[in-house]
Amino acid sequence: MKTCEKIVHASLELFNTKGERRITTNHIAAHLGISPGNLYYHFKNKEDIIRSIFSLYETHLHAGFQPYENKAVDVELLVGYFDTMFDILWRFRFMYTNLTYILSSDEALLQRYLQVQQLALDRSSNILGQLKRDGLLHIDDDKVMPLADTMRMVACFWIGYKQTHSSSIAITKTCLYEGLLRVIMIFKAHATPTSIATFNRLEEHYQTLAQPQSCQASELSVQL
Amino acid sequence: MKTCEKIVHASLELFNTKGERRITTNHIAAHLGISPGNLYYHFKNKEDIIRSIFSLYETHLHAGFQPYENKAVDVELLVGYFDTMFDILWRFRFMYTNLTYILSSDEALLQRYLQVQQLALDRSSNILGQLKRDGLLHIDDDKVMPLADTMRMVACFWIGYKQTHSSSIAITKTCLYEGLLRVIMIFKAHATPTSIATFNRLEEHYQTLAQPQSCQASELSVQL
Amino acid sequence: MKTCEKIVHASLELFNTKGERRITTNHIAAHLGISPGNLYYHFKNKEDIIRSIFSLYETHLHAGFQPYENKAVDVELLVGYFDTMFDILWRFRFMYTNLTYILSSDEALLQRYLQVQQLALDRSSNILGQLKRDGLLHIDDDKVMPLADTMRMVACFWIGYKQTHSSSIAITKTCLYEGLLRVIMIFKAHATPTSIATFNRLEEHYQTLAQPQSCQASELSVQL
Amino acid sequence: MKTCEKIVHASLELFNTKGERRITTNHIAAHLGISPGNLYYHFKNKEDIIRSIFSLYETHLHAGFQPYENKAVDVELLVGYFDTMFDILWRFRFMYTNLTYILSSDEALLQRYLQVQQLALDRSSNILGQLKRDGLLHIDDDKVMPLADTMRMVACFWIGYKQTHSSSIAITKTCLYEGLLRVIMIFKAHATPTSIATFNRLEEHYQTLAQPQSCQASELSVQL
DNA sequence: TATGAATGAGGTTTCATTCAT
DNA sequence: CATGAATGAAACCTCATTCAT
Repeated sequence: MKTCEKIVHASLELFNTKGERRITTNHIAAHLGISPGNLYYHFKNKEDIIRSIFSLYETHLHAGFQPYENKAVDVELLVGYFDTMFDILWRFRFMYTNLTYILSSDEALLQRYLQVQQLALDRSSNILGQLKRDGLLHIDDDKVMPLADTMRMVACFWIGYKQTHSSSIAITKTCLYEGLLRVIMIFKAHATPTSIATFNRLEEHYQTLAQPQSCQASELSVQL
Repeated sequence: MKTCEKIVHASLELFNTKGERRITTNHIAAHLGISPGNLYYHFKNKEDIIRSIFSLYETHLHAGFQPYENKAVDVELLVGYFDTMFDILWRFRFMYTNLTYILSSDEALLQRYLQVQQLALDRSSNILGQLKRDGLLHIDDDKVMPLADTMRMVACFWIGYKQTHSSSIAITKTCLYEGLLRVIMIFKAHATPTSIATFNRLEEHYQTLAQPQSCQASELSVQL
Repeated sequence: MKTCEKIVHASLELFNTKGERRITTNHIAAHLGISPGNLYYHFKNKEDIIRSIFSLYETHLHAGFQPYENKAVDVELLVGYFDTMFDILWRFRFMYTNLTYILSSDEALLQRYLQVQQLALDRSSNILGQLKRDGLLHIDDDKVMPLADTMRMVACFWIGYKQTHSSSIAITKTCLYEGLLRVIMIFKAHATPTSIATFNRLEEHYQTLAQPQSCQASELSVQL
Repeated sequence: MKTCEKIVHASLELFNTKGERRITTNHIAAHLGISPGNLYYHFKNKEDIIRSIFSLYETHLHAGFQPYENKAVDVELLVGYFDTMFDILWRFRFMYTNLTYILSSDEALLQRYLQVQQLALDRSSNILGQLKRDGLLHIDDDKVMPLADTMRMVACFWIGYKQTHSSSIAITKTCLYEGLLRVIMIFKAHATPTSIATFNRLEEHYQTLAQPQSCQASELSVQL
């Protein structure tokens, strides 16, 4: 791996485990066994490293959330959607730990964040819209986007929220699954008699995963 | 006003408008035209100032959320509840801008936060429970607390969320009302045929306030 | 007691138990429940307080070491001499903990110290001289004063020396008695066959007192 | 010379001439014409610098006090012993100026000091023991170690003692030789008729060196 | 590419002392 | 006599960043 990539990955790793605030550029260099000068040869500054991590984040988002327009929206698609969400939340959890903090110090990054989030919002709005059209979601037309947005908001801030509940820094996968269950709960409140069973299955699926012991199961394919 | 109080209020003001991170003890002292030594005469350190602000916060919370046990839960009570919430979110918006960040550096503060939030959660759970018993809320028994918790979470993190949407640091009252509307939306999804009209009135009330021009109306008494 | 005296005594107490370095003028004021301003009304500065303590020290020295010229030098006189020494070392132990440090920051104090020490040296030299003339001390004439000086030096620096042996701040009376025994040991090396028994009795006397349990016995009158 | 070493040597120099208390990290940096940040790049803090100086001290001690077990204890050995003592007292005189003060703020340093002093005490006790067995020292068995300890104590605190005698901070080599003479005096009080001549020669040797004009002679080899 | 010493601005904090009341 | 808030110099330390090699 190139030094450049090594820096990005080591930074992500350190940020995720120790928190972005506590990690200085010197820490990163020391962790990799390279000199601070070398780090600054590859990156203009710390912000620049975070931007590179953000590029990685964008790549994951785009790869994970392919357009669904042509597919039918069924449980498997939703599970796929939530699994991708989980994966990204987990991989970049340091960002979600303190989104406001990280974005507030870099205007350019904020713009990129807004763009990528708009995309995600559009896609999830589309899915909700389709569910509504299929009679699977009971909701006013003008509330589709707000619902999608609320679900996104809960997903994005769940990690930060959980961190206001204990002094330990560690974020567990279990804690992330609890967040997904909350998103599903908001979602399910709009279920129709036709779709309630589907929502229940979705919920049960993540309830199983939210058990501490099933952390390792998160990569397994899902059989509903 | 005593210097001690001046420091607390100036700090709150500066934190709210410039962000807690950017304000150092030197800034606060300079802003008040006092020496850094004087500031440290009144407060052990910056943390100590924040703790004093937090005491103010606790006072407001306790004053605002009196027990509701003996009263009937009607729209006015809910409006009162949401108005208090709004007031506190507004007054201490710097905290809500970056709850995770602020609490993560002071274990004692975190404990106080947890305690006060537990109280708030208990009270709102009680209200939701009563609404359910009165046939005004359609929800499983074991979902009452999660719903209350979700509503609280959205309320608490809405400011941070909004800050990931624009580069300006300023938080407007309008933006806060949008947050309340989202909380109400989550709430309303569990309305029964009996209560839907009530929820709608509640929603409309805050929709009016959420218009930018009605910012100044936030202090007016509410006539439903 | 006048505030002025209260300050002197509280300072001495605090210096002895906590160490002069760790005690600020504000500590002293707080300990007495008076304001720092009041303290500075009575004393120009911290140095001034120390000088007042030093006056107390001088008083004790003069009271304790009356001229011995007309008396015979016997064991009781020596015991009286060492007891006074012990008493003063104990009362003003904070000074002896760090003599160099305290005197190096106040030239005037140093001069007073030199004067009072010269007096003490003269008196003890006289005693040693008399012992020599009485055939109780085997020593060259030109070594009388150096011997007296060495004994004084060991007595004065014993406390500081003991403090380089453990991290605890507390100085015990036992530890002081050990110091006296060392002084006696240097002394006794010059005993003559005539006087050796006397020296042994002197030594035994303080060996008894150096037992930890006999701390309280230090005030008892001595029966040889 | 590396910056790291420069800092250690400049600090030792400044401490010796101006006193450790008066020298801050900023002073050291300014003296070397480097930035405070650079100093902190090489050393964690002032304590860390002192610890490095202490390592130098340990090196000197170990190099200077080789085990004497196989050699006969004669005047030359004793002179070598005292010369090494002199050299170390001189090089690290800032430490001896205020041993108590310096050791009291760093527990780890105190431990290292105790260890190295124990070693020194053991070696000098051995020498005294051998002298006694050879009939050159008149002393009780149980007083051998106390004597060695007293000699060490006088040597270690002599500098501090001398500083309570004059306001100038400067310590001269002459003053150190006076200290050695005092140590020898304590030592010599236990001479036997066999050894008295040897002790006298030892004393005369250092009496010559203690003449102010012979300061420069300290490096000359000694011919008895 | 890479090193690692060096920078320097800026933050936190302490404390002897002053001063208006 | 007494208060206690206020001062300000100076200490300590951090860290993103630069620069000569």
